[in-house]
Amino acid sequence: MSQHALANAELAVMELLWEHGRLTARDLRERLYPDDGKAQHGTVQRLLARLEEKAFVEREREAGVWRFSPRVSKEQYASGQLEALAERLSGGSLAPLLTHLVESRRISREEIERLRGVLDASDDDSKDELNGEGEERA
Amino acid sequence: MSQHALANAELAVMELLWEHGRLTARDLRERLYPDDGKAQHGTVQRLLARLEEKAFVEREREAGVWRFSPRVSKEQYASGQLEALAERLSGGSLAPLLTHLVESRRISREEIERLRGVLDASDDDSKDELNGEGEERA
DNA sequence: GCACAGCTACGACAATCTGTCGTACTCTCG
DNA sequence: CGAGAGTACGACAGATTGTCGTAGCTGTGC
Repeated sequence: MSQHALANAELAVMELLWEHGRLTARDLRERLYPDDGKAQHGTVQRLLARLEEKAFVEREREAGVWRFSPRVSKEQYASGQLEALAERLSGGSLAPLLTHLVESRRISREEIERLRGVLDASDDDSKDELNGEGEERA
Repeated sequence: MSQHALANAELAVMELLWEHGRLTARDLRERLYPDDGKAQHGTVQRLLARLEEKAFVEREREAGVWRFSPRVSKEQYASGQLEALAERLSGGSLAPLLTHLVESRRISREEIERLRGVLDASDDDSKDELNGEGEERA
C-alpha cells in the first residue's frame, strides 16, 4: 500500500517544496497565504509537522531557522499513489486501470503515444542505471 | 475530478455488487458480516444509502425488497480514480505517473508488455464503436 | 546580558467523513 | 389483522483536516 495519501493543504505544501527544493516555514506561509499576514504561522507549522511525521519532508537547521525539503519526490509520490490504486482495485496490476480508459477513448492519441514512449524507454536497459534518485520504497 | 473516492466499507460493498450484479441488503449483510447476525442491518443500509447518494448504486423494488446494483462499473470507477490521480498530480497526463514506475523498475516486464498490449489495442479503430457502457462522466 | 522580534511546538477546535447502532416506521404474507 | 422482515434515519464515536492561539525558545542588536 505504498504510502499515505496527502490531503489538499498538505499536497499544496509538497507542491511548493517539490518546485523550490528547500523552503522555510515562512517562505511557505508567504506563498500559501499571500494576503493574510497574521495567523497561518501555526497552520503551516502544523502542516509541516504532520508531513514530517509521515516522512514526507525532512528539516535541517540553517541560520537559526528550520529549512524543509521533500523526502519523497513528486515522482515517487505519484507512482506510489498509482501503485496503491492498482493494489486496491486490480490486484496490483495497472493494465486493467488503463484498459477502460483506452477503450472508452477518454485518453487522447497523443497521450497514448506518450505512454508508448515511456514503455519503450524501458527497452534500452542501459539507461537509469545511474539514476541517483535514491531508494524508492514508500 | 471525476468522482468521489470510496472508503473501505463502501468499496467492499461495491466489490460484492460488481461481482454479483444485483443483491439485496440482506445478501450484502450476510456476505459482509457472516458471523454477527444481530446488528449490521443498519450499517449495510446506511452504506447503501450513501452509495446511492453518491450515485454509485441504484435500487429497484423486487418482491417487496430493494435490490441494489452498480451504477458505475468497476472499470469506470478504476479509470475515474486513475484520471483523478493524474489530474491531481500531473495536470491530467498519465505519462508522468508511469514514467517513474518504469524507470525505477518497479514494474515488471510482463506488466509492461500487458500495458503495451492495451495501448496497441487502441490502434484498430474498428473496435469499441458500439461500446454501450454508457456515459463516463463522474 | 537583555530585551524584543521572529520562530517553533503543541494543545484545542470545528468541520468532515466513516462505520456502527438503535429505534421507530412500513411493508408483505399468511 | 398481526408478526416478522425490511427500511429509513437520527445519533455516535473515532479519525482526519485545516485552523488558531499561546506559551516557550532563539538569536540579534544594542
